Amino acid sequence: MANKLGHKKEDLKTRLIAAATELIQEQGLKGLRARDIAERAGSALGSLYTVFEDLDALVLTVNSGTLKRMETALSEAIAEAEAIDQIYASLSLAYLRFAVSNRNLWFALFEHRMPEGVAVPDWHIAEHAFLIGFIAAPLARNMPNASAPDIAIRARTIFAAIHGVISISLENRFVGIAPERLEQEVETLARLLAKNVN
Amino acid sequence: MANKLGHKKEDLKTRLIAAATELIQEQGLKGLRARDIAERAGSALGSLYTVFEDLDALVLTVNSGTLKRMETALSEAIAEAEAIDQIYASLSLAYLRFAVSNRNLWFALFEHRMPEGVAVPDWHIAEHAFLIGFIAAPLARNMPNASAPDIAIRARTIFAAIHGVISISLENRFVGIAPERLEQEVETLARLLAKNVN
DNA sequence: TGTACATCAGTGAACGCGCGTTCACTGATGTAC
DNA sequence: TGTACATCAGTGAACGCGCGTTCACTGATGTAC
Repeated sequence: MANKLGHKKEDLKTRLIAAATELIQEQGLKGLRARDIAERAGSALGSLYTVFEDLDALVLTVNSGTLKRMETALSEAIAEAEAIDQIYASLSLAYLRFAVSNRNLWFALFEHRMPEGVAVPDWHIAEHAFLIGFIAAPLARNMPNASAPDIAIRARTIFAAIHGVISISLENRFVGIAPERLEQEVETLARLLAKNVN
Repeated sequence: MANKLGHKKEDLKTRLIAAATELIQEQGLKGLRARDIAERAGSALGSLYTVFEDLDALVLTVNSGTLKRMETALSEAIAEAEAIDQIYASLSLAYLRFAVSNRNLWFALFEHRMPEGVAVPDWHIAEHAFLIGFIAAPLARNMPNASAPDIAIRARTIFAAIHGVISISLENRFVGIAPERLEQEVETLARLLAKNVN
């Protein structure tokens, strides 16, 4: 019996990634343990280290998957060419909804730190670029005279503002507000940010 | 020799708080160790536990101090009664400057989590209220017909947007931008948020 | 002023536990003949 | 088809380390006489 827990004979790596993804979403990144991942994947503890360099490498892989799913969700939200305020409203709401329904995986994107002195690999940093890209594209259309760095900076500010509103709510650090009200605040802010383009 | 390292005979508690504050600011909350705090305070490891329940209690005390200093910095920034856009610009820049020059202490305010299942004490949650209060006060003046909860929610959104822009920069998660440019972005956003009051 | 004893703030070596990582081993699968 | 051997993915008990917390002890200070 190779598959001791009766799992399908999916490749070990796939099973480990799936197990880690589920555990992060269920319990948060902070409580993630190599033992639990191996158990859920139906493999021995040591097998994790035959596939990944270490636990951090597995977490980076999970985060890559989350970013890919987020990119899909956002790109679907703005399928048609629209006015910038509508694009920002749609993007922001899609981002909010993705964050709400993938709460702990979304947190893991921002919580995870490499160990002291180890840099996040470039390929993983590059995976975040689409977030700024989605915002910069309509900006560039509306501000044809702005330089590329100026557009990138402004897009970054817009992303950070929306992200800030969403994360302060999902963190429950301050008093919570109703989900519909949060959507309303986010959409209002998105439209305000779009309006200021000039 | 009670004071084995020649430190002044300040009260043990004061020395422990000062040591923890310095260590957090120098090395970040994540690397904070009870041993290092005791060593810097010139006391034995065990003495920490004669003054504080546990390490988390000491961290909460440090965070209280940081919040008090932040409150002072912000209230000084808006000493005179001014128009709301000027108030928001001044508040935001003061917040940014405080965050920059107290980087790791400021991060600790948001990074620190109590252990699984232990709630942050109410007295400490209440200490954050001034942040929203500073923003809500001019809002209430400009929106006399808005309900108190509506004002609180809007103030929270405004705080979160500014906070988001600042924290994304100080985290270095995305490509960094020049300090003056960051000030400019923050001020522009603050004025935009003030303009939308109606 | 001096002696004996009590108190208790402060001490620090040792405990206990969690958990990432290792590595000598195993047993399933493949290869040679 | 059958036997002997080689390979190596996967195993899991054990290692190692970090570090918060404890607790039996100590020595400085206070009190009584």
